[in-house]
Formats: sequence, structure tokens, C-alpha cells
Amino acid sequence: MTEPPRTARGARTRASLLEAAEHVFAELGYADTSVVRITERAGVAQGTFYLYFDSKLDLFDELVDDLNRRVRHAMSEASAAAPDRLSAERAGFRAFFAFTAEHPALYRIIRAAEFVSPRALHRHYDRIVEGYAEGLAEAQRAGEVRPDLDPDVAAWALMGIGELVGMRWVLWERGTESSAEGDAGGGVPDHVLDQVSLLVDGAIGRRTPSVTRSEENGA
Amino acid sequence: MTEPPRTARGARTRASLLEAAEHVFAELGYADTSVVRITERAGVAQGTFYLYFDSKLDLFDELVDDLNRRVRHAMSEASAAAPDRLSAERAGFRAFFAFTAEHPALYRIIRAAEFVSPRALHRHYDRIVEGYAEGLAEAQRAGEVRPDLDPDVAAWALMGIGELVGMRWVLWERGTESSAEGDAGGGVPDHVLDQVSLLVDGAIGRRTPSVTRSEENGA
Amino acid sequence: MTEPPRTARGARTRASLLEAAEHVFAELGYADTSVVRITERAGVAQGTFYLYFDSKLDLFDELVDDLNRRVRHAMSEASAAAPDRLSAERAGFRAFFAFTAEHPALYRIIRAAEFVSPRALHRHYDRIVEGYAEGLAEAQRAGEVRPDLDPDVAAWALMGIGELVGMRWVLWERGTESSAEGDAGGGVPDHVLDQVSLLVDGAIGRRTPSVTRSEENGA
Amino acid sequence: MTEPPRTARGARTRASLLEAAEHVFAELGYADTSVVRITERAGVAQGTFYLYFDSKLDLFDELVDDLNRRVRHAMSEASAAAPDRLSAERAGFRAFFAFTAEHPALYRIIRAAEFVSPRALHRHYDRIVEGYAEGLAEAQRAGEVRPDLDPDVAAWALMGIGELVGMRWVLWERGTESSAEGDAGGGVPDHVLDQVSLLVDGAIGRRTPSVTRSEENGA
DNA sequence: AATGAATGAGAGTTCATTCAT
DNA sequence: TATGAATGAACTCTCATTCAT
Repeated sequence: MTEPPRTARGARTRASLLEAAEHVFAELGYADTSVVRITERAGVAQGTFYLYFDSKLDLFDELVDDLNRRVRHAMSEASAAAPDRLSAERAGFRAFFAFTAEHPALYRIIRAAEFVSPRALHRHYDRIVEGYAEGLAEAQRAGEVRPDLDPDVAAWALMGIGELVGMRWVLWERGTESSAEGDAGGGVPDHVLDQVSLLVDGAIGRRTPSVTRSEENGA
Repeated sequence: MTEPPRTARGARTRASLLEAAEHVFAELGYADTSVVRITERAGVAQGTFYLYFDSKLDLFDELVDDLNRRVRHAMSEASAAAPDRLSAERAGFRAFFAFTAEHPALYRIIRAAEFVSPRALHRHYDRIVEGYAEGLAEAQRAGEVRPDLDPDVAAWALMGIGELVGMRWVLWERGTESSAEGDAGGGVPDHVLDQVSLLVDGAIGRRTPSVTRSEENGA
Repeated sequence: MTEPPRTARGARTRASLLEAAEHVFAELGYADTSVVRITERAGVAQGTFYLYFDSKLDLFDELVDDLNRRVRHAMSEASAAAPDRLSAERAGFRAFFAFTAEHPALYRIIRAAEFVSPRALHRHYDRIVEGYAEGLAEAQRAGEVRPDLDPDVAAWALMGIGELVGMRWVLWERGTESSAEGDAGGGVPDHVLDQVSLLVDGAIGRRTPSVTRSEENGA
Repeated sequence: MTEPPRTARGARTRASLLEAAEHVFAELGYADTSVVRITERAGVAQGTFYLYFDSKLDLFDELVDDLNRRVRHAMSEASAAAPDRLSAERAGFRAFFAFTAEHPALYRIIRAAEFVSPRALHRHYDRIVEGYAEGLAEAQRAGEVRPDLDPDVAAWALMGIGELVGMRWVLWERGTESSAEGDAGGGVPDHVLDQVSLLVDGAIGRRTPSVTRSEENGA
């Protein structure tokens, strides 16, 4: 329906709408975000909105895709430089938390997307998992990850860790303890990142599996 | 404001409103759920709603609290019967998935609560984590969980695993592959539950000796 | 429709409804007064209201009549004791202001009655005017009031003086200057009552009529 | 909040809403006037209302201010042309009655404002009194009004005369005796205007000598 | 005589979207 | 390309009144 902007001016307008939307959605959620607020913030008239987007939902979807592209980029870039899988994990989580800190929009928007645009929500998670699972499989073949792991389930599980820890220590913390202690740019206290590493490490690392209680008692 | 019903008839009406709301919220999300839909489903007039609830939000909060109580009950009951921590974890997750399968409402409602009622959302997660972390700490003292773990971070992380795996294999699966393969009442394919156990086991279980990342790299 | 109470208990309930209504109407006006508020204040159930009154409007009308009876009583009693017409006027105004101070309800209710119950409003003013005009006519015959006055028009005019002065210095003053200066129980500062006397005196008193400008200049 | 219309079309729409509102408010009073009625009468959609007014109350306030401006204009213009104070009074009252006849809205709206918008009500009366009292004080200095009068109290009192006489002979008369007798465009029968003049004249005019009540009684 | 649950019409207000300019 | 006026359906919530107990 809506055609891409034909002029530089049009492109600018469109971009400012997207940017405005990111902030307003993040602040108010999808339902409470009105097109008026977006256009007001973007400094354009209400009607202009429909020159570039079919609907509020259309813009929402585009925003989700856009942010999705950006997180994935941030994470893969961070982990690409790592020497081994486990430090890659740590770097990836760290990048994810940092991104979350910088773009709370993603987070808040995603969680609100459940009913708004299930399709966009699925696409978002699927895309992240796809790359993640692939990376795990590769690491498995390289012997860095325990071989009995299903990369797919693992990817979802680890993503879950990131999601809730991010929610708790990045999103909720804002304005609370103001990261008095170390938070080396990671968006999350160092201690928490350490713990996450520990957990991930244990979860997927290739190593003597945990001792069962009976063995332990027997020792 | 709103007082509790004074007659049996009132109590019945109130209960049917709550039940109707659970379904409608689950189906449509908070924003798209209208009071009319709820009252229609409950078979009462619109005004009756406000006899028992101050507002749509008020009902929402109550519903969250109610569901929260019920998941926690389901999980703690399931894990209480387990002989050791790891099987307790498995039983807990299993109960959580089963509850999610039976009450998709909780899930969908919670995710929608981010903007609707942050207070209710916090309360929900905090309550779950509290019990969870306590359990982990106790297991730690009993030597069943690695001692260098921060129970709080761990609780959030594990809850994250449950959340995303639940979303992927319980919620999304519904109506898709209709659990062709084994799903022994757990709400989630057996294979997935196995994998989750594996991951959780590795993440929190005690190992001998705990290999740190540096050592490993050095090796 | 509604029958008078058959028992003492019923009479008490009815009376407490009336009394509650007076306060609530005075505080909120007719439109914003809800039957619930009245019954709550009276300490009875909502349904009880309709045992004694056909409707909110019915109660309102009755209240207007009741208050009307009371002001007229207060005024006539006060002016009856006066030795002459002019001091009777002063006493009447004084009583009116005092009544207004004690029963702001009348005032506020009356002013709100324009659209609520024109009939009740008419009846209220007509009844007051009737007695007032009659008194003026009698005083005229006694030679205490100028003979060229139409007692009817005069009665309305004087009532207008009472109404606006009462509004300004009784109703609006509440909580403002807290009658720092003399206010000998009249509900209105002495100074204001003096001025009103002066005005009324001049308006209806039998005396050399005001000089016209031409005469004055000629003098 | 609401911004003034930016186009001629918008200005027209806004004006027609105001005009419609004046009539509907006058006919039904504030409480029974619904936004729908106003928009229907103005021939616009319901939502359009909120393009120009924040709320029903907002429009009400604006209307009161507008009408207030207009009465004061009508009265001051009429009395400005008068040769002396007393004929100025007569002209002013006449203008007031005429305005009331033409714009019953003001009257009815004002009386309804007691609970709706006390602020607007105060403003309305205060503005009128201010000009009135000033005029009286000036006339006092010019020797046309008795010197022992407090112009403020007098202004309120005279306004009261206008208010009740206007209510009785302008508003209530409509549709009753349809001014069978003389009503030279004044909105009120000539006889009534004469009587009002008489009263006002006596109330504020200078006399020689001013008889105090005590003297009178003593005589 | 009294209760309190239930009703349902109607209120004010918002907002995504369309359209004329 | 951009504007801003206009739409009208939909929403949440209130309340006078009725009715079964």
C-alpha cells in the first residue's frame, strides 16, 4: 500500500516517525501509544503518518524487525571476537544487556507484542534462536559444548535467562540502586554477569556432569 | 472501595466474573478485553461488573494475584515430593509447564502486564523468585547445589528458562503439532523436559572440581 | 405512590433520609448527588430509599418545600416582633441571612433547582413573595411605606437584594475572612446589614424622594 | 490543551459548537445537556467537539465568560448615553432585561453554575460588580449618589434586584402572558421597569436630609 | 420494613483513520 | 509532501431504579 518515500525529505520524515515511535512505544506500550503522540513527537501532522505507514500496527511490526536486526547485530559482533565458546557466551550476554540498557524499547515492545502482533513476536524470537542454535551446534561439533544438548532447546532456555535477568537487573534497576557497584558498561552489575556466566557455563559446558546426590553421599 | 459480596448469590456472580475474565484476558490480552466482553461471557449486565470490581485494572490485578498463588502452589506441591534437589527441579518445571498448558491465561496475562500494572507484574515475579531462591539456598546448605551460586540470580535465570521454553513449547505449540510425540501430561514434550533438566542440572549442580574459565583456557 | 410510614421506625428512617439529603444536595448539587450517597449517609440500604420516596426528584421537591417553610417561619417570626416596618425589614433580612448561614442547603438547592424542578422553584419564590408583598401592602396602608410602590415588584426586588447579598457575604465568605469584624449572629457583617437597611429604607421608605439632578443643580 | 482553529473552516465549526451549546445549555441546563446534543445541533460528529474544547465544562466556562462580556457591554453602552446617574441606572436595568430576554441562556446558565463551575460563577458576578461599584463611587463623588453608601454592597444589592425581577418578569413570563401590555423593547413591562427605577432611585439617590432610623423612631 | 444484588441506558471521552485542501 | 479538520465506533464507568429475599 504505502510506497517508500520518493524524496530525501520524505525519507527524513519517515525516519523521524520511526524514531519517535520507538520512544513512545517504549514509554507507554502499544495500546496506550496513540498515533497523535507519535506524530506530535515527530513534529508532523497526523495525516502525514499514513503517508508512510498503513497503520499503527504496520509501524509496530517494522519497529520490531528493526530492533531485532540491531540486537542480533550487537550480539553477534560481540561474540565473534571471543576466543572460545564460553567467553563468546559471556560477551553475547553482556552485549545483550548493554543493548537492553540502551534500548529499553526493544524489551518493552517485545513483551507487549504478544497480542498485538504475534507474527512479529514469533519472527523476533525465531530469528534470534536460529542464529543462537546454529552457533551452539557449531560449538558442539568443535567439542566446546556438551554433545548431548539439543541446540534448539538450549537456545530458547538461554534466551530465557537473558530475558529475565535483563528484565530484573537492567530494566527494573533503572532508578533504583543506580549501579553503585561495578557495572563495567555492561548494563548489569558485574556480579550478575559473573553469575550468569557461571550458570551458562555449567549448563552447556562440556565437563564432568554434576554429581548426583547418591554419589556425593557415597564419597 | 468495592465491598465483598454479602450473599451467596453475590459471591457466585463475582466468581463467574473472575472466571470469565480469565478466559477473555487470555484470549484477547488486557487492552482488547472490554468490560462488555467479560460481562457478556459471565452472563451479567455491564453495571454488575462494578459491584465487585473498581475497574478493569482492579480485576486484572486480582486475577494476577490469584493465578500467581495457584502456580506457586502447583510448583511447590510438585517439588515437595521429590527426593533430591535435581528431581525437585524437574518436577517443578514439569508442574509449571503443565500449569501453563492448563492456564495459558497466566502466561498471556503476565506478559501483557508490563504496562498495564507494573506493580502486579513485579509482585508476581518477586513472589515466585522469593520461594525459588530460598529453596536454592537451602539446597546449597545441604550441599546439593554448587556453593558459589547466588541463589537470587539463579532463581531469576531459571525462571527465565521456564518462561521461554514454556512459551515456545506450551503456548506456541497449541494447535500446531498437537503434541504428536510423548507428552506425559507435562504440557511439554518429554524430550524438551529432559533437555531442560539437563541444562538446569548443569547450571546449578555441584561438580568436582568446579573448573573456572581461566583454568580451562589455560589447559 | 409511596405511602407514609406506618411505624415509628419507618418515620425515623424517612427522617434520616431527608436529613442526609439536605446535606448531600447542599454539598454536591442535585445532579451530582446520587441516591447511593444519600442512603449511605442515612445508613440505610439503597432499596430503602424507594420505600419512602418515588424518586430522587420527589425527595428534592419535598426538601425544597420543607426548607421554604422554615425560612418563612424564621423571617416572619423575626419581623413580627419589630415595632415598625423598617426595623421589621432589618430584622427580616437579618433572620434570612442567619438562616442562610445555618442552612446553606436552601440556598444552594434553590439555585440548582432551575432545571431540576421548575415547579418547586416557582412555588418557593411565590410563597415568599406572597407573604412579603402582603406585609408591604399592609405597611403601605399604615403609611409606613411609600404609597406609589407596587408591593409585588418591590417584594421581588427586595428578595433579590437578600439573595445576592446573602450569596456574597454569607455563602462565599465562609472560610474567607471568617468574620473578623462584628457579625452579631446575623450571618453577615454588621456593616453589610447596615448598608442593606440603608438601601431598603431608601427604596421603600416614605420620605422626600431623592432629588433629581436638575433640582439639585438648581438649589 | 486544545489549540485554536488554524483554518477558517475550523473557526466556523468552533463557532457553531458554541452557538449550539448556548441554546442547549439554556434549554436543558448543564447537567442534562449532553455533548451529543450539542454536536447534533451543531451538525458535527461527536469527536469534533474535542477538537475545540477540552471538555463539556471547558465549553461551559467559555460560554459564561462570553456571555458575561456581552451583558456588560450591553449595559455599559446603554448607561453611557444617559445624562445623569438615575437615568443611567434605568437604562442599565433596561438593557439588562432586554439582554436577558434575548439571551435567556446567560441567566439559566449562570444559575446552574453554582455547582458546575464556581470559579466561572464568581468571575461572572465579580466582573459585573466591579464595574458597577466603580460607577456608583464615581457618581458619589459627583454628588449624585448618597455619600453614606458602600458602593460594593450597593452594587451587589442592585444586581440582586435585576436578577430576581429579571427572573420573574423576563424568564417566567415567556410563554405566559406574552407581554400583552406595554413592553417597549425592554424585555420587561414598562410598569415593572418604572417600579424598579423608583426603588433604585430611592435606594441610592441623595435625599435632604438623610433621615436615620433612630431619628425617625424618635420622631 | 429492609436489604443488597442486578439492571441497562446513557454519559463523557479517546483515537485510528480518512479526506479535502 | 504535508496538513489539520472531521469522523464515528468503541470504550470505561455511573446511576436511578427494580426486584427477589
